[in-house]
This record gives sequence, structure tokens and C-alpha cells, in this order.
Amino acid sequence: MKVAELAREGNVTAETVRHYTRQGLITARRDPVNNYQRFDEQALVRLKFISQARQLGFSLADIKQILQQADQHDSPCPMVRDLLKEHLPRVRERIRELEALAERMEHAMESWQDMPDGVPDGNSVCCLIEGQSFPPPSEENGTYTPDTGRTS
Amino acid sequence: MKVAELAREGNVTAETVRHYTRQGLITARRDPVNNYQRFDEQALVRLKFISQARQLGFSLADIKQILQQADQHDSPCPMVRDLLKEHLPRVRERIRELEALAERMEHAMESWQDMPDGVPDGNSVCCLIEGQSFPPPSEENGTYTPDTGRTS
DNA sequence: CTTGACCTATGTCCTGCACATAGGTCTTAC
DNA sequence: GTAAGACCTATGTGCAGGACATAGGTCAAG
Repeated sequence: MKVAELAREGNVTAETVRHYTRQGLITARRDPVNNYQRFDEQALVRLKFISQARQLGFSLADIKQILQQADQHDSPCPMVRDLLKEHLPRVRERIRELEALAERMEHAMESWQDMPDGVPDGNSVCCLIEGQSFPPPSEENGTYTPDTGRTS
Repeated sequence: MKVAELAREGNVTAETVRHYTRQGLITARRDPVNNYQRFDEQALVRLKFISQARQLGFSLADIKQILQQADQHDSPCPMVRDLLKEHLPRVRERIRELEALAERMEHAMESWQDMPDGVPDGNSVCCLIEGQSFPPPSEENGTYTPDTGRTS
């Protein structure tokens, strides 16, 4: 299969296939005639595996490790279990952060209901934001990163 | 104030101050003697403003707009209200995605309890992952991005 | 023979900084 | 006077996971 075919079968873009190939997650033969990348069935298996793993929150780096382990005919399953066990608390933490963010946002919008729009002077930029009192981001976590939460 | 002083007062790193300055969010005079950046009180006001705004989920690009608006002596408040109104649903969506992710992860770990560790062959990489059946990521959202949820 | 779909390689962009490099400057103590 | 240590400058790189652009080569159908 060529790049675009594999991409269609795996339900990803051709760019994604090339990206994974460049990263060494998928391997390709080269067509001696035109130097095109050629993929076999195993590549499709791996591509689908990658998609599944990403849905479980694995990073490409994680996936690379897993695939390498598998390529050495070792069972990657223990590693997979460990990684997932590591990741889950982080996802939970992230959810908590975002919930706190959502609460701050709602609280802000609410308290802005009947505030006038101030014109900025040298001492303040926007009274709406500056008037807010935020709870300290977190005691145990020094560096808080809001993250705008873009997905598309 | 010099970079490091401003950073201390604003409770961020010197790198962050330089970053904001490069991005044009904060302006500095130059000390003619040594070309150091010099900040005044207003810079501190803005720096604190930026931190607050980031805690409400505003991106630096958003903040730049807000500051520019304020610099033209227009009230940035309506823009702030609009932006926040836009952002909140996205944060909620993100939370929903992450909750779905957490559920998939938990479901996976549970169903792995009594599965053996398989050795990979050409047809499968890791039975744990490949055995999963995932709900379609989302009907209205074609491209799902797991996001490993790193914060530190 | 041209059109359009596909391929190649390479590079830039996005976010919000952190960190490294290689150097110049300032302050204070000895 | 000088050495140490804290500070500053400019510039570039890295992170994740691709998307998109550029500039060109290839291939099948009409």
C-alpha cells in the first residue's frame, strides 16, 4: 500500500502516516522504481494499534517504546500496564485542574453581571480581571499552567 | 526595575518576563548605560494582570489583544466578557473528553486484571490494547486528541 | 498531452515557556 | 584590584503531534 491508501485504511491523514513513519513507529519498504514508500499489512496493524493506544492517552514516545519491546519479541503487556497505571493519576489531576479553571471562569462571569465596563488607566487594565481574587493555584504544585484547552 | 526584580515582584521567572516582553505584552525602556531592560510600575500591573488572565484560561494571544485594546483607551471589558464566554464551553468539552479518557483507562485496567501477557506476533502488538473496544471518540468531533495531560 | 491525484524531501508553524550558549556588567567582599 | 556570584544581553533549541507549505517527481485516465 502507498501512503494515502494506508492512511485511508487506518482512518488518519497521509501526513500522520508520514509522521509516524519518520518517527520510526511504522516501517516502510521503498519501491525501487519510484522511491515511494510501500506498506504491508503489518503496518496497518501497527497504525491501528497506535490509534487505539493514543485513545488510551499514550504519547507517541510511549508507543514507540511499546512497539520496540514488541519487535524484540518480548511481551509489551507489562510495560503497557505500568504506563497506564502511571498515566491515570495525571489525567485525574488534569481534570481537577480544568474543573477548577471552569469554576473560576463561571465565578468570574457571574460576578461580572452587574459590573460596569471600566476604561483603563495606568493602574488597572481591566477591572473585571483585576478585581478577581483567585484561590492560590495549588499548594503542592508550584507551577500551574492554565492551558486554553484547545482540541480542534 | 530590572528583569529579575520584576520577575520576583510578579512571582514568575525572569525567562517569563523576557518572553512576555519579546511578545510585546510588556514594554521596557532601555538603560542607555548598559542596554538593560528597565521596567516601571505599570509593567508590574500588567504582569500581574497577565498572570490573573492566564488563570482564567486566556492565552497569551488573547491577552495581547486585551492589552492592545486597553492601550487605545478603549474598555477591554466587553472583549473580556466575550472571550470568556467563548472559552468556557471549550473547557467543559475538554473536561468531558478527559473524563471519557479516564473511563477508558479504568475500563482497560479492569479488563486486564486476568488477562495473560501475550507475546506479539505479526498480527497483533499487544492484546491488551488491541482487545479493547472503544466507543467512537465523538460524533460531532472528528479529530480526537488524547493529550497526555502534562502540567509540570 | 494534459489534468489531477498522488508521491518525495524539507521546512515552518502552533503554545508557553525552559534551558543552553557565549558573552558583557554589576556589586560586594577580600 | 580583583575575583566571585548574580545579573544582564541576544540567539537558538526543545517539547507534542501533527498541519500546512514549497518545489518538484510520478502515474493513470481521458
